[in-house]
Amino acid sequence: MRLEGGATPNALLGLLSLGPMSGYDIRQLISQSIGHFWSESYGQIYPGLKRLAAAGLVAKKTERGKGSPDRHVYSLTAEGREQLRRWLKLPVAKEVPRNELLLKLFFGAQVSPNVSREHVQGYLELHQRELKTYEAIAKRLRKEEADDPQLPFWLMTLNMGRHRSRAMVKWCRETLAELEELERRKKGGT
Amino acid sequence: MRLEGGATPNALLGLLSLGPMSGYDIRQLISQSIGHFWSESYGQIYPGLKRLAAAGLVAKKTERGKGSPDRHVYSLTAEGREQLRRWLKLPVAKEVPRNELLLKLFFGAQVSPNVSREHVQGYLELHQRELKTYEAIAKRLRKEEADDPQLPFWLMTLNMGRHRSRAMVKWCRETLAELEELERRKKGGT
DNA sequence: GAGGACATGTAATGTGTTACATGATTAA
DNA sequence: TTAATCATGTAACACATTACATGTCCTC
Repeated sequence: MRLEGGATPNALLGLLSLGPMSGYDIRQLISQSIGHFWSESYGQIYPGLKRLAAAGLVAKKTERGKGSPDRHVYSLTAEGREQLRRWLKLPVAKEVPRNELLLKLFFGAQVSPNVSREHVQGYLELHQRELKTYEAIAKRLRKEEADDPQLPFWLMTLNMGRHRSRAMVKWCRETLAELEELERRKKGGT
Repeated sequence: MRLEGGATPNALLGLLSLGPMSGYDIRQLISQSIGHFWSESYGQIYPGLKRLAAAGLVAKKTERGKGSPDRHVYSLTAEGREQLRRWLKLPVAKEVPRNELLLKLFFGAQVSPNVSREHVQGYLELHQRELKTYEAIAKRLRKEEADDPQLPFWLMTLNMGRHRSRAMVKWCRETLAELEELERRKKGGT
């Protein structure tokens, strides 16, 4: 794991910049914050924190639990915050495109059009659900985190999700219509 | 490499369904066809073809080159085509969200707003370029592949790119305006 | 007493890129 | 003669998920 340039360790530093946390906390927080555009598994989080601690970028404190297992709480050190800032300034790495729906759709002529139709239908429903989630999160954030100077940035990321999902819903509807037309032509023979 | 469910080997089968090809050809073809939503490196392609051949899903034929190295041309077998169809019918695997731009933007309060501004500006230009590429490809396809029964599916994938990039351009412009406003407030002190 | 949340972590496995090695041909 | 394109392939490494192991507390 490259500590300087890799997104994963720096994502951990970023989350710890919001406050001290355990590996378990981080996993929970991800699903409530950056979950719609980023994810990490325990297999990345626990060894990642260990390495960050060894490099002096985070500090570890053990809270003895009575009965329940010990909590290992990590917090950002000054060097850790510096490293996070350095990484934030680096150009964004270009993303490797990987969209399995489009891959299947591209080869859609190999199977019945209603196979593709079902895939697109599933994608439509996914993005309709996401739109609702975004609205709910935005509403909650504007109430509960109204004073946080980070709020504008959080809303920007949500706003991208909204734009993207709206576009996807529109595309799905267009594409469903086209697929139904293809099906009709195939059956009708016209 | 799971041959049945993995997207990578099935992407290879899909490309070979367009006609017999070598590993090198596949790499070239990807950049001209599914490149905007899928990619494979040689390190995946060559060993992948080997495994598909061992499983009887593709057939290998060696063309002796005079001077230049031998070409290993692979073609889809009947079982290969069957496997491809089976995979196409399987539900689309949910994608792991990973957007480094949003990750950096989420933690944007840690650095000057113009750091985020530059990232978003780069993203804007990227999608503007992609929009032009999509238009060019769509135009070419409608001319050169007018008779191909696969054309409607190819245009659908391009159309998604168009919808997505248009949405991204719109979001980038909104976000740039907000970031400039944040910068002004910071400097002006209001 | 069954199941879920809390809590940490490792090992096995899967997935993917990059750098390297080789060497001929062709165009600037 | 320098670089690019054609062409194949491997090895090393980087990155990531999943299943497993462990054990308590609390609720139904």
